[in-house]
Amino acid sequence: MAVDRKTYRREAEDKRRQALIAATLALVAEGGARAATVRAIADRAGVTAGLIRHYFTTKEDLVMAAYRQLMTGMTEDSAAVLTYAPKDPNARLAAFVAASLRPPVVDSRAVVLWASFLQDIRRNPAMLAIHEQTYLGFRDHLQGLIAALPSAPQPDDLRPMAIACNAVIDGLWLEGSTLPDAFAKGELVRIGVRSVGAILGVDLTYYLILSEPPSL
Amino acid sequence: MAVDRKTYRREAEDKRRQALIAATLALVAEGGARAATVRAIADRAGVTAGLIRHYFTTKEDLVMAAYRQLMTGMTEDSAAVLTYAPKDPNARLAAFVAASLRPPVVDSRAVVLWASFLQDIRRNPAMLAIHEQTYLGFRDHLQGLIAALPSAPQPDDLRPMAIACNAVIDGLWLEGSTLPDAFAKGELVRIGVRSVGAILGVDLTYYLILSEPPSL
DNA sequence: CCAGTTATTATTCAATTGAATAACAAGGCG
DNA sequence: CGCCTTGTTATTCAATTGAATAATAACTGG
Repeated sequence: MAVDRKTYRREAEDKRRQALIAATLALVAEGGARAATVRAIADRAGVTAGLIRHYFTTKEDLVMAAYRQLMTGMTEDSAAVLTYAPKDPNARLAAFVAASLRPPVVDSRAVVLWASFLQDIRRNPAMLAIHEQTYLGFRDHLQGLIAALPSAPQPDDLRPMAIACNAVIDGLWLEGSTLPDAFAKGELVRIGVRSVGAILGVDLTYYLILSEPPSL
Repeated sequence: MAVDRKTYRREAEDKRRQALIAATLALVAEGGARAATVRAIADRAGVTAGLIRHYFTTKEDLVMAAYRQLMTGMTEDSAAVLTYAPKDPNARLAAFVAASLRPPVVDSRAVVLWASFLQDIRRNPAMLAIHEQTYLGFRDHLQGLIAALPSAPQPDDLRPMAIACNAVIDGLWLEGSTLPDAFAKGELVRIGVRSVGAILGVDLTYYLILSEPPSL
């Protein structure tokens, strides 16, 4: 007996992988890791569960691919602002800090995703490597901006100061994302820029205004 | 046919609840949220699965109790140092910051626990309340220490500065816990105390030495 | 020391999960 | 147009999960 089968289209490999990854991220963001079952992912991606195994040898593979995409995307969002940022190193640093403390980087969705994957970091060396690489990449980026300042710190102080500035950004990102209603609009950005400036011994608040996108 | 039944002891309610909570935390810390199944929890606690339902109406209840205990425990660990801290407000603040950036507060186990529960915060209003209460409690504590400084900031600056100092601590806590090998011993404490001092316009590094426990 | 309460165990259930396999059809190539 | 590869669906499987119920033994109070 011929069962009527769902009609379908054969899609390009990239498109299907991307759809499955996007579905995984969406589900994890909405309902935590346990919401991302193979069936739910397939459903969200508009395919059937069996197809996942065709593109990823195991579900863990899919989850790792999703994690990698999430993290690289977040660091790119922060760095993107530098493309149109002014030449002045102070303004560039202020713009970078501000961009890291605004949507889409600050986002309750992103923090849940990040936290969900964090559990796997300790068990899965490949995911730990992604985590380490992303964190150090962001920090090195920040350190580069700091080193370019006219009032750059002593070489010995460069690393600890980059760590400290990174920590302020991370902490504010965390708190703004988990408690969206606890902070006024723009408050995180103001606090972040001011604190980074205080740590580095530069007043960056003036440059913040310069670096604001014109739409605001 | 009489099956031989496991011999057991009737324990006090507090003891059993505590054992179940401890087992839950241990399992989540080791293997993430998915490792904490009712059977695994019961096994770790030395009882059978059915008993969980006798003490907690549902598994979610047990998880919430575990979360509450974890969070209150962590804030207490940070605050405990103040009991024996000197009278000098500068030294007290330095001691508090330092204690928050050392074991047992900085601990890869704790951060995984925290991240695991974070997923439930958005779905479960009761857990969001616990989260909010714990965060604001810690921050208020910090704000009190800042307000007591001889060089206390203007009243209008108190809140943003407490938020900033809290963010530094959180960020360093996060990075130290997720990447234990990325920082030298004592590095996090030094950076944290120095940065908090920079944000507040006080040099706290001198007081750090004063506040160190004598065993170091 | 006996009877009643209840803490605890043992068993069962329906639902869900990740994975494997088998069947099929869409599209490329001749 | 017709074959053949393989992307895709459909079905099945064994394992696990949270929860419910029934059975039993450990204490308690008289």
